Amino acid sequence: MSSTSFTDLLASSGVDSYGQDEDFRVSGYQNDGFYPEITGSGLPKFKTAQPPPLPISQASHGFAFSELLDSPLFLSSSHSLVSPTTGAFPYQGINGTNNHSDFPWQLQTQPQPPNASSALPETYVVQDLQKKQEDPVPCEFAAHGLRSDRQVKVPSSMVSRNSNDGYGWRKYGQKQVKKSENPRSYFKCTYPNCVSKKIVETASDGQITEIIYKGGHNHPKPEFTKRPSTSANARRMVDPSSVVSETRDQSENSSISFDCSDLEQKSFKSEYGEVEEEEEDQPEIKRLKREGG
DNA sequence: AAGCTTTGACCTATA
DNA sequence: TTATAGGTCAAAGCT
Repeated sequence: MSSTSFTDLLASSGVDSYGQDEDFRVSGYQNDGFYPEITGSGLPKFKTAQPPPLPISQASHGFAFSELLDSPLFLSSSHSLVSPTTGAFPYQGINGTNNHSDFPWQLQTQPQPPNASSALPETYVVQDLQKKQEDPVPCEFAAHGLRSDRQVKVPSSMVSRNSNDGYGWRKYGQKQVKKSENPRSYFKCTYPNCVSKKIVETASDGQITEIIYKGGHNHPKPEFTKRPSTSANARRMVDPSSVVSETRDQSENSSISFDCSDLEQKSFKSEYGEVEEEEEDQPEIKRLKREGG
């Protein structure tokens, strides 16, 4: 394993950019191993679970966290060339094969009818192997760049509100489905003429248990997501409080996991271009950043 | 006032 | 044909 960055690996897959109808599913982090607790503040507090053996973790020395965060797997990219919502998830391996065994998720391309055209939705299922892991993971392992829990477990407020994947999402429905005990929330991309949708399944405690992306965006990721028009919306769209709270929670649990939150903050800031004013309200972030860097 | 979430009803696909 | 489940619509209320 070289020191190839995760993003490089992803980008090397050579998949197309936006414009393809695809379904992309991120599932996992349910009852087993990794399941967030609700803190006293009502915000999720993440437990860690032992990730599967990850050869890619060897690359942690040359691993760029920012690149990792920019990877689509983090769902929080602002610069990534690929994104689950662009339908460009690099499920192919470096050699063009499905080497997703190297990744902390199992990717399954749901069978399509032989006559299915490229315009038909294709569903990618990404399952977090942590579901199969029950032993806790040392935080330092996670801090080595493959915090798959972090990757998929974007703060629920970010995911369910605006997804923090660079696109604007509007919730248009919620349904309690039989095959899952958790309700599903249905989101549409707010970009004009974009038919991209995503389904977010949340547990009763508000934790996201599954994200399904349906359809690709027919537009590039906006340089700046539509800025909230009201302060109330600003709080909802950006909602740094949840991030910060989570940061605090993690910093309480582990000084290493804090790094992840810090990067998440950075990524989050770049996502929205600027959140200084929010940061003003969260001196904790600055303090932690100074300590961390 | 605009845009969002909520939520029950409705539509559609499937067995 | 009917029942069921999943997905979407749209009115109402909220921020």
